[in-house]
Amino acid sequence: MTMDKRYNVEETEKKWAKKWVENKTYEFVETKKNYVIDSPPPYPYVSLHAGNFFNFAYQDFVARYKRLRGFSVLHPWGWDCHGLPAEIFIEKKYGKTAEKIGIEAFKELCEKHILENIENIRENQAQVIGMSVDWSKQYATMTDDYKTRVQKSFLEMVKKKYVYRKEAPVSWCVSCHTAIAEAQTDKIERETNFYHINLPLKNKKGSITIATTRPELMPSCVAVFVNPKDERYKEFIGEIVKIPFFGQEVKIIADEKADPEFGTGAVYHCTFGDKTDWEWVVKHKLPIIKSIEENGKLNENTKFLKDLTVIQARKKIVEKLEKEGLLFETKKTNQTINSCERCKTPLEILIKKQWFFATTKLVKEIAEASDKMKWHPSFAKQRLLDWNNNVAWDWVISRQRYWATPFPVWYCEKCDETIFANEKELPINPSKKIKKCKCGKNALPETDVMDTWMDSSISAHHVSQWLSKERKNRLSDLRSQGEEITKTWLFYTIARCLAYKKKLPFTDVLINGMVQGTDGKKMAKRSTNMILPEELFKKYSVDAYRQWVGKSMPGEAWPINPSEMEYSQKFLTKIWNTSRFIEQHLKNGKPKLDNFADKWIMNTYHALISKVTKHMDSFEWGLSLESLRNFLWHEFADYYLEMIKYRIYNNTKNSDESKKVLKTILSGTLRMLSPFTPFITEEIWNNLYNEESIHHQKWPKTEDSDEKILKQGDDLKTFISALRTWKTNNKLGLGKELSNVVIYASKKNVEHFTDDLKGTMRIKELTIEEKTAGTRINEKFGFSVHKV
RNA sequence: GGGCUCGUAGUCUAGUGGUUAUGACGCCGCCCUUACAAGGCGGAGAUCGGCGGUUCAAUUCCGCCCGAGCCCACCA
Repeated sequence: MTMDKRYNVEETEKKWAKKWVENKTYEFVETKKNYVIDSPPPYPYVSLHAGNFFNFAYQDFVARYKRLRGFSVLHPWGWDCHGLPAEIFIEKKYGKTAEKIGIEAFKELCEKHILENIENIRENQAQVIGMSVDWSKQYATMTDDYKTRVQKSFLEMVKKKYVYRKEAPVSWCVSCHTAIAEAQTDKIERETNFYHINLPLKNKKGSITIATTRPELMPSCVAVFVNPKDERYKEFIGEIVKIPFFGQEVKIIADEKADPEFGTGAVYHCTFGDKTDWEWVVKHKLPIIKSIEENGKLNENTKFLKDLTVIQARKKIVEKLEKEGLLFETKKTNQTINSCERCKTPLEILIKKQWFFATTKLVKEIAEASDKMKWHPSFAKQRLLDWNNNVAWDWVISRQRYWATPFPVWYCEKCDETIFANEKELPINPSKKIKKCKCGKNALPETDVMDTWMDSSISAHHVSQWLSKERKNRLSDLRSQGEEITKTWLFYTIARCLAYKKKLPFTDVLINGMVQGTDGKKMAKRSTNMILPEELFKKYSVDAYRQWVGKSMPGEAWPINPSEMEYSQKFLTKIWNTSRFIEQHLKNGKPKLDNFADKWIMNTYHALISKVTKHMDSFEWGLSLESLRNFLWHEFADYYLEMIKYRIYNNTKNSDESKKVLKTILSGTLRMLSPFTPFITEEIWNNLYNEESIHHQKWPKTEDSDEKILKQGDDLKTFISALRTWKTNNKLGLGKELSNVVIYASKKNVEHFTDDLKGTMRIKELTIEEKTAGTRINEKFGFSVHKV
């Protein structure tokens, strides 16, 4: 087959994306040398975003590289189906909620939508970018086998006491009606009123002025705190305050955490304003007075505020305080509050019975595990450790929602006994099965469901099922993910696998940075810097997009760069044309290296293999791709091809050897490029070598390169460059013949390449003189053109 | 406020304790040389963020400062 004059990008990329799937090119066949990738299962209810594609390219670089290095690569694909974001999406799209149409009907709707969308995303997005995935190893977290695995691990961890249920403060979204994990909270900054309120002392005259943004929590006040070093309040410590309207008598307590600089320096402590409040409850053994209910309204403890929302209650109590003359001052202040990541409603802290995963118990183990892993880049580890060391509360794993994996649990309506499902019953929806307690009474199903991260944090365990035997110390080899989910997916996975299996989930962690817009800011859906990857595939090509990703380094923020993609696109043309040239001069066999140019380029090529191999092994994409491109374009094409044309066109001495060199180097370079640009390399391979897929070939072997020859090659290039400059300055075409040229150099430095220089620069007669004269090039060399 | 990363021609970027600091885009000039004008060749363009320190020698190592990005904490 003769290669077309132009590379038809669109057609070729479409063709191979389809063929690879049809031919099962990336099928996993287990051998002794397996490489397992724990890849991030994307959300299948919406289209993939720029961050997904960036990460996909990262995984795929590794998968393809390891395959060439002789590993059987298990590169599966998962879909992370459950969760609140999915519910919100479905509610909006179909205008139906679980409350309106019933939980089961709503779940069916979710499942139907997701099934349809999975097909769509796989064909139109995932396969388009050429993921080298074994599509028979596809999993979805909503299927029975996955849910079984999640429930089984839950039961196991209950046994091992890593999972427990207790009353504890949780961040609660009154709008989504669910507890929210720390990781799923958002900060919003807003201006609010800072109320300075006088609280009268019980046993003394006078009052203490506290500052609060939450006056409506006054019915829940159980203490007042001041800093022990605060001179203003020294005499108040130990005094009793009588709370207006509600009548509690609370103590004034000294605690370091009360900041003298903030507000009035005196804080009234309520159930619950913030995290410090919980610490104080525990430390000072304070009572709890609930005042806010799940729906966000105040309860009977709040007397005249009952049934009001937080906002309404605040207004009412402020009015009352003003009337009674207890409101000392109202100031504006800027405040950052925790809000629900999805609906932005400010979160309340409530006391609830929830299921918890004991992440705080695992802090040490997680740190030790992270020491056993190789981190790319190394600073990514610090991010995880920072988070690990700062986790204050255990992970709340229950959600008061619907579309998620159910807890396989019932509670006795009488004796409060917890009843767990048998392993054989899994997966189970407790609402669909009646259980009896051993006391004979009925048991009620748990209606809470699991946090979605409970599903995805055992992905490493799930993918390990495709190995005939689970490995001893680790479940998979590589985790490739974005830095933004360090504190969730990465942290939870390590914690879960340690708690459940006492195994490392993986040994290598590859972190990709954030995709930025052309403005250097994080690319966000709602921001104007948003560019869809699909637009880039269309405007440039997938291979160009993948090169843009390939130019990045692990952990680095990476801005969309159109000029980089244009360059990448041109590089594809360069590969294509270089290959077309070689196609005309194909010659098989191992070259015999008599000619200097041949020796030089082969040595350069060997140095390249070593360099690229080293970089690929440490996932340094940018350096690998850079070296490959520079070699192919600026050494191989710009110099070597020009150096040998005179021989292969005239069929002179050694021309066949050069042709063998051409084929050898192109073949190896294509293979090394194939992880980055799988489409064009496959197409050329198919045209030129007509063998099996390039993606089933072997990575080129590293061989020693001779430093001396590389240096001599530089000298030859120096002469070529100098003569090119001379021709340009004298307005001569580069093809113009020069009849007589003298070069000044010591003979031993140049004699090995004079034939190459003559041929490349079309010099008829070339003489060497030891004495430096004529146009000086550098310390060693000079030249003069005597006759054109 | 804390942590991490980064700062190299107009723009993006490689790299290094020691010759003339890499490559690309853009700009200028020459050339349709039988792979390629989506190209080739050549040229101009950088006090390597600033200030100190270590050193015979710093763009490179250290400290401080300034600027950018991301993450965390910003509370009553």
